[in-house]
Amino acid sequence: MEITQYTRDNLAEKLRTHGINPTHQRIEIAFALFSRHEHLSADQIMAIVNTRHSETSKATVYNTLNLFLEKKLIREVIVDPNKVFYDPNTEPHYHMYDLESGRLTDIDATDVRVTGLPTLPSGMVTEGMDIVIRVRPSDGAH
Amino acid sequence: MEITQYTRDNLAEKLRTHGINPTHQRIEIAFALFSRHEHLSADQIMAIVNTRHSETSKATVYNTLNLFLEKKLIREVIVDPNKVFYDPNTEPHYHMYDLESGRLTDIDATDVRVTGLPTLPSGMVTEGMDIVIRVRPSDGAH
DNA sequence: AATCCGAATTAGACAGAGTCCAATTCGTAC
DNA sequence: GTACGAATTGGACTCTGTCTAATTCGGATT
Repeated sequence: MEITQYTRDNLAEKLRTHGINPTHQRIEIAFALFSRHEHLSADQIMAIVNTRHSETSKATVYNTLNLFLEKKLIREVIVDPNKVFYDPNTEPHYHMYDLESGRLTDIDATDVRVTGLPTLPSGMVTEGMDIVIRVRPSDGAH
Repeated sequence: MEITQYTRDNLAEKLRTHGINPTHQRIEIAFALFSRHEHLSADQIMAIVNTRHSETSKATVYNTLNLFLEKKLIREVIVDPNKVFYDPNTEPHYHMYDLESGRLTDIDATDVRVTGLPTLPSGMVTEGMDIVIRVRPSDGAH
């Protein structure tokens, strides 16, 4: 975490360094994601952005999130069959997913070691490894 | 893999041992999944089942897959934002996902060791750990 | 073999996430 | 202030999956 306090100004700069033209909407969406250090879904992001100044359409939210993904500004986390979560943390890390509440929390990757994986088929390169630990409140009552 | 050759008869028995009433449709769906050792999506399963004898509705396919999941006859694999894959292999194992082709392959878990994971928050139990290695053909051209 | 009855199946309407497209608006350079 | 490409927009559309009320199935009973 290089930056401790995100402002719209330093986010605009961050977008530029990733080759993204920083428009109002893009800055607002980046601000929603980066100022909270949370995993948000597209509709949550749209809700947050639209309570602030500028109104932003659904199409723009999706366009922007896909652009951010493509430019590796954010990551997507696929754990829920219903929706994708967007993760402003691009440092190596894994996730713990609470099946009951749907809450997703980070697991720092620095201490984690995985051994015994097979070698990749030739002609293939790794894009990344995701680890998701699915948890549930132990109290059987649901 | 206890059974090498699946038949509709031994699948009916397998369903019974999992507490599932083996109806025609359920047997056909189980057969589609278990006779191929593949990861299939709901619509692929529906297509397979409906080229054979009995016609089966979309509702039944989803009802049945969710019943199989609940009774732990199969697993679901969530790697693609668009659809869930159903996995007839319930032995511990992980997955490799080819982002280009969408093909999903198993990684045997017996040799894999993961260390350095944090302890679970108290009051939480693990439902399982998923590891997905996302790969892509190394030839950058897509 | 006719009847009964709960369980299973069905068609089709519906819901929600995400995409697409053609029309408009924005913002920068001149 | 005009021009022009880039970004945004509303809304229709697609696709996966769920829901519901009505029907059908199949095993048990007689």
